Amino acid sequence: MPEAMEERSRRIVETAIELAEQGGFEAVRLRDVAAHSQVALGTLYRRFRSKEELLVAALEFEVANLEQRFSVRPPGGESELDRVMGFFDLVVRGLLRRQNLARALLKAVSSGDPELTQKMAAYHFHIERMLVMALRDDVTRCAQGKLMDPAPCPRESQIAETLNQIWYALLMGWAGGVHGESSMLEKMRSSAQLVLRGSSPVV
Amino acid sequence: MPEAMEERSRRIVETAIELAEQGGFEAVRLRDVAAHSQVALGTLYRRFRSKEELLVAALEFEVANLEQRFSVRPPGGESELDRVMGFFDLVVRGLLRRQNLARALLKAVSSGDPELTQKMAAYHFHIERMLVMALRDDVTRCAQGKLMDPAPCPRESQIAETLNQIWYALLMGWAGGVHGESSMLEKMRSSAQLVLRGSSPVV
DNA sequence: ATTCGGGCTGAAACGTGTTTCAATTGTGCC
DNA sequence: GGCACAATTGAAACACGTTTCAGCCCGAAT
Repeated sequence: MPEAMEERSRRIVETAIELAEQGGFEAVRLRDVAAHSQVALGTLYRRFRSKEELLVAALEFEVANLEQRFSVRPPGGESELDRVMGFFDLVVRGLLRRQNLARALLKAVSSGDPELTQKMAAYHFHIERMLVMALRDDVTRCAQGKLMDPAPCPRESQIAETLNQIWYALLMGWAGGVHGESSMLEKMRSSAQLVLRGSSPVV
Repeated sequence: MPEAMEERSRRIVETAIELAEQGGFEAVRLRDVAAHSQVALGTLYRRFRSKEELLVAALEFEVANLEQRFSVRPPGGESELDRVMGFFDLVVRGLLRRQNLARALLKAVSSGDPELTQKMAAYHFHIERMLVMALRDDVTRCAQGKLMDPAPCPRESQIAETLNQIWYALLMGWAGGVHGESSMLEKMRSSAQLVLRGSSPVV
């Protein structure tokens, strides 16, 4: 996260992202990261407790980017399903642009490290916030002003959480090569349809 | 899977399971596994290409166990939701008995190794098969005889796939300490409710 | 200006997954 | 028995995440 991040740490994270873009998770060799960032290995470890933590910091950076793009041009659409899928389309476009990076970040996320629990929770929170916004239509969005305070109702929370769970599983499948991006989006659409039909539709 | 597995490989997998039960993923040191199984390290690597592959073999073993328990006493219940949750209760009981092992296997699964794609697909297939069976009530089950050929209809497939996705994400959250087992089951119930309401209910 | 303390550096060392290889063993075939 | 061939062994080596540590630098307090 650039805003509150010290120069040295930012350089480290940026280097990690660079290397991950080029060669994925394994290409992020911490010796290389340190050398590229002009810091000693010990310094890197003073800031980031592990390779995973470093890459999760990179993930936070990228999620902030996504939120930026999302808020600038939120996906439109007639139905909840359309808008939600618009969001996932947006994400997938980002993934495809930098597949190596995406897979590297996913691998870091799924390391199961209990130290990263908080950051994972924060990540899910951000995704769910965007999903709640996608659920609401433009009218609602404007009615609440530019800076919309989500204050999601229980139904919105529940749906966003469920969609996020499904999305996470599909991402993992994609990262492991179980399915390609188009199949991933199709599956997401089917599941979202199911979930949205299960909620009392607003329309 | 014991049936078609050679003696030496079985010993290796069993040792891996033992060590994982005691100390989790990191405790499965391949040198130790080899020593305990009375084979050379090279032999272990001839049979299993990586630590992850070894642990995924262990997972197959455990899933076979689960399927056994499932088919002996399939979870009953009035509604689809009850039966599906009965299945997840069954799984969670198994997880809690051996948490270290469970987390180790989940970590192996989520390594994102493309070499393991097939085995992952097979794993999901098994879980979905059990979910389809849980969706059907006892009457349907008996009507089709003991050895029930799932031949799931599209609705069943879709629901099972979606539930499996949600379950997978929740498992990962549990493994990382995002939520405990009771909260995991609660979340699973809420999501399952949503999904099942979205499908044309049979009742 | 001196001292203190914390962070930084450079380099070495450790642990473990993974690879390699020459020597040995076992097994089916003549 | 003797041979060919593949699997196994034991041990060493490699790669990389992680730790450690002694010495250095620099800003703050005295």
